Amino acid sequence: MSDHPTIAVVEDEPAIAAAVATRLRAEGFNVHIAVDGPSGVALVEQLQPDLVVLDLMLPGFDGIEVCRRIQSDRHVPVIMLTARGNESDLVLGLGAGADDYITKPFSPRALVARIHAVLRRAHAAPGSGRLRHRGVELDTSGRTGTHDGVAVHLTVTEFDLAAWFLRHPGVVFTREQLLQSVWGYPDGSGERTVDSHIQAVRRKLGPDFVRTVHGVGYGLGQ
Amino acid sequence: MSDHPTIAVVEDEPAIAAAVATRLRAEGFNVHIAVDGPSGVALVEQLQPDLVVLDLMLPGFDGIEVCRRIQSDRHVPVIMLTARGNESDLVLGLGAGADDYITKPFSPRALVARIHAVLRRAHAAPGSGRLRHRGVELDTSGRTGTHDGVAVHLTVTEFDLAAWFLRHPGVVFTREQLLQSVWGYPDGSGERTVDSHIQAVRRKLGPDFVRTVHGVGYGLGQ
DNA sequence: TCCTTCTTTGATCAATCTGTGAACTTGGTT
DNA sequence: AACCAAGTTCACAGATTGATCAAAGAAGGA
Repeated sequence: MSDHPTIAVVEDEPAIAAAVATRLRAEGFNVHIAVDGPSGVALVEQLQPDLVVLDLMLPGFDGIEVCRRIQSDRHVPVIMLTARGNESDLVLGLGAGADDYITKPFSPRALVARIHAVLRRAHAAPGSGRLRHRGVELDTSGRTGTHDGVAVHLTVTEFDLAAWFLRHPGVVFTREQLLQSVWGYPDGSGERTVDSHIQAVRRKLGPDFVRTVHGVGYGLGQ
Repeated sequence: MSDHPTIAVVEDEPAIAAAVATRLRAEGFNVHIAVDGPSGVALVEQLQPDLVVLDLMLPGFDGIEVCRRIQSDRHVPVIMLTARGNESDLVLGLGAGADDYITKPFSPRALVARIHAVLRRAHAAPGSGRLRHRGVELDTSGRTGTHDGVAVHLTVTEFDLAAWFLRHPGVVFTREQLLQSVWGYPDGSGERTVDSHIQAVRRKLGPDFVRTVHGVGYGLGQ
């Protein structure tokens, strides 16, 4: 992974989903897709993306419901896709916590523009650039880190891995989940890879920064 | 979650399924139906409903099997429909992970009451990942536990066992049922295994956390 | 292209957990 | 009270899982 923001697309029409995904990937975003409400919620909860692109009309339950569930714990920027310029849909969508909307049919270009706008706004928000925990501090805009006040050099993977833990305190992830969410790998990749980078992170940020849960995986140290 | 919970009904008799669905829809639930075991599992996986109403006798494979598969990844509240007031059916159903049961013939009114009761219970800790009972608290996302405020280390098996009891308060399970539901073993494994882990759990979470029912098995302490 | 740095992977060793039997204790019954 | 069945405790061998390391492979810059 990288500084490329992660985006979850929740859209039941495969053609639109694929088109959007392709375009966004070309823009350098990290894109994941869900095709209905429930799996959308699950995806967002698991992935913790930087932004969600959400169809208003979905099987399972609709986009507004998804939006509400997503926002329950903490704010994730949401852009709604609405079929028509229906004002009431729109108000509902924004009321549910969407940050912006775009009406179908839309040009990919327009969507990308909105995404950048929303991300810029979200990033301007306070606390976006710094992650702290114990003696560790990461600056996500500069991708630098310090341990007990001492600057440490972190490689891209190490930084993303550490940042992932800092963004999900208290949660334990399996190696496979980490490979999917931090690396973006489909699955089946070598699990030793995770171990190696955990080792590197521990060496640089302190042995207790990451906690091992035997038989399960890793989580942020308590 | 919306004020309209989604319910999956798995029932092979069309008359019963229709009657139940009608009544539940009248109550404002969002109802989906499957008519046999395999499609029931598929429905639940796809729909991720708030609750499942499950017939014990089904074509394909029976309700217990469905229940087990459903619960494999995460807990979904289940209410079992049993044809007769057969005690062994009942225990088995609860052993497989059902939250409540109701014997046919039942009044729609009774079913609705149970559904509300189960949903209330389930919502007490809505996905927050926290299970509480007396001085014990488990965090299912971090797989950590505390006893009277003191953090305790639980191994994977111990944690799963304790969590199982917390998710099924008031229900007593035989050792074999525990081996099947917590361990996932087919059957016939050593019953001392359960005892050993019960012992470990008691040592860590207090001797009264698990209650022994002589000649039957174990349940959450009252 | 070559060189440097980072990532991935397999092998090996160490730590931890699990399952099991035997001895011992408790509870229920006659 | 004596007896039998059931539950508890304990220790340890075997199995799993994690840590560490070295080296090959990939990516990127000079």
